Amino acid sequence: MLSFEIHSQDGQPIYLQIVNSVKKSISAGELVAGQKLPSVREIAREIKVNPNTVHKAINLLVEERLLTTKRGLGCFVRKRRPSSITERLQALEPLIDHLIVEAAHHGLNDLELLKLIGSRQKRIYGLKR
Amino acid sequence: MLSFEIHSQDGQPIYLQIVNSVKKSISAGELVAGQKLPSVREIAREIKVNPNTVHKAINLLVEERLLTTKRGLGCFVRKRRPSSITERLQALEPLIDHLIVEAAHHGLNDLELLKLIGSRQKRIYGLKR
Amino acid sequence: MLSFEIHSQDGQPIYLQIVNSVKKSISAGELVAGQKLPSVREIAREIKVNPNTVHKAINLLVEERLLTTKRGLGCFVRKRRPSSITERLQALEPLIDHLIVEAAHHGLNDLELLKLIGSRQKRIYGLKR
Amino acid sequence: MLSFEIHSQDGQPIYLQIVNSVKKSISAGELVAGQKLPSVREIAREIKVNPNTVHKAINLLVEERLLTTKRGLGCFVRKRRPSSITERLQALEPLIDHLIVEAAHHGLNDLELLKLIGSRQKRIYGLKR
DNA sequence: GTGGTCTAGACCACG
DNA sequence: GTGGTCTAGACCACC
Repeated sequence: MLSFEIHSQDGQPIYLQIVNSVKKSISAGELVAGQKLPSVREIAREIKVNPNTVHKAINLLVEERLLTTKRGLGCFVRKRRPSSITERLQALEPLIDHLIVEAAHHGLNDLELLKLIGSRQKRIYGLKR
Repeated sequence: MLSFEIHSQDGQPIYLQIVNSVKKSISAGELVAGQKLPSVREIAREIKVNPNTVHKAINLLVEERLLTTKRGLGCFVRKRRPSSITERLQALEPLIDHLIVEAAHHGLNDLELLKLIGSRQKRIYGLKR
Repeated sequence: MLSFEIHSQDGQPIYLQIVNSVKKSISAGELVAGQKLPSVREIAREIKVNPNTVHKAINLLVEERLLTTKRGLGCFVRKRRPSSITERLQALEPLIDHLIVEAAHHGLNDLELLKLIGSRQKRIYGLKR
Repeated sequence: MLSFEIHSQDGQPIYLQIVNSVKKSISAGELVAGQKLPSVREIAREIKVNPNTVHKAINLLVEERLLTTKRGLGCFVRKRRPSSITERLQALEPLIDHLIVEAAHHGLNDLELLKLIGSRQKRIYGLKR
């Protein structure tokens, strides 16, 4: 079952929270290739936001080639296109660097940060991996 | 010497890039307690942005108690106030979670992510630690 | 033999793809006046779309007077009614203008575009003309 | 001077007409790299559509890397990234094929189509080329 | 001032 | 029923 955690008071815009929520579900295996998502209106009703906001999120995911939409039918999860190593690094490095700086800035040393990340990994993916 | 890397086409607002740049310099030891920053106008000229933007960034850093301003003298780096564990976690968890999801989404498993972070830590702080 | 190439992920709606596919077959001489088309259900099965979609396409072709339907017998290709010069221009100019803009936008000059079109003409109609 | 020709009763959605209009202006040299576009609100006022509609068009152009937006400053034309030959063909062939079929279907032979295109090219770009 | 996000609600196109 | 387009209008973030 698909579930979205949306916090309307989060700084991060709602449509991005939806995007990340879907990404999370896909990488956690809750959504698999070919599977149909709930309709835009359904999602909007469930998380109590405007359908346009959901639509915007889905549009982004379509552009990122994670979903396809078929008019009159709905939205579907695409097969993952494996990303190249270069792409991965380009996408992740800014996040990592920012995190490292923030961590240092809060007084964590390198090892403590790694431990903290490890514990979050377990929390997110549980025993599945 | 202090240097700012500003990418006006980065999604991240310029004033936040300045904030992070200063934080990075502080945690890397390029800026130490008591040291004077260049003036707002100087910085603005150097990185070619509106002085208001620089001002906003510095204001934020003052509010975060990383800098103090002394009228007529300039802006100075404060001594670090160690943050509580709770504060650290609150600040870092969203970043970590987002990173984990993005990494999984690019096909990295947990260990690969940790390795990547480790290598960035070395790159940023070099042999200093 | 008649064949449809349908790409469900094409931006262009399926029913229009069917319409164009039939037009192409007619102007290429694969379908000639008086010839019977496969039934709606057959076509739908072959290209794996909803029969309603096929029906809509055929309706359009009937309205354009390219096909006629005979109750209980099926759908047949009509004799061509030559279109007036005005009609031709009205139909083609938007397509041409769009193509010219797109070509310029991809760095082709006028002559290169004409050459490219020439080569596609040969490719589509081969030596038949 | 920049001018948009928008026909609200055109089948083609307004936001795409705006997109094409901007592309046309760029490839015609009316808009050059670095130049600032009128603000979203200005354009909306001029062509009498909702600012959101203009915004959507500009968003698309940003994604296509033809424009960049700088918050608080406006939208600017980017330097053209020359497209590869493969990309050009991929982008143009569907348009060309469709045009050829439509032309044949209206009774134009290959040469007549080429002549018609030639005359439109002159009309669009005038004596500039 | 600029662009970006979000809402509410209408209407259309598609399958 | 589905998703797509467009409007009107509010509010926010940025420079």
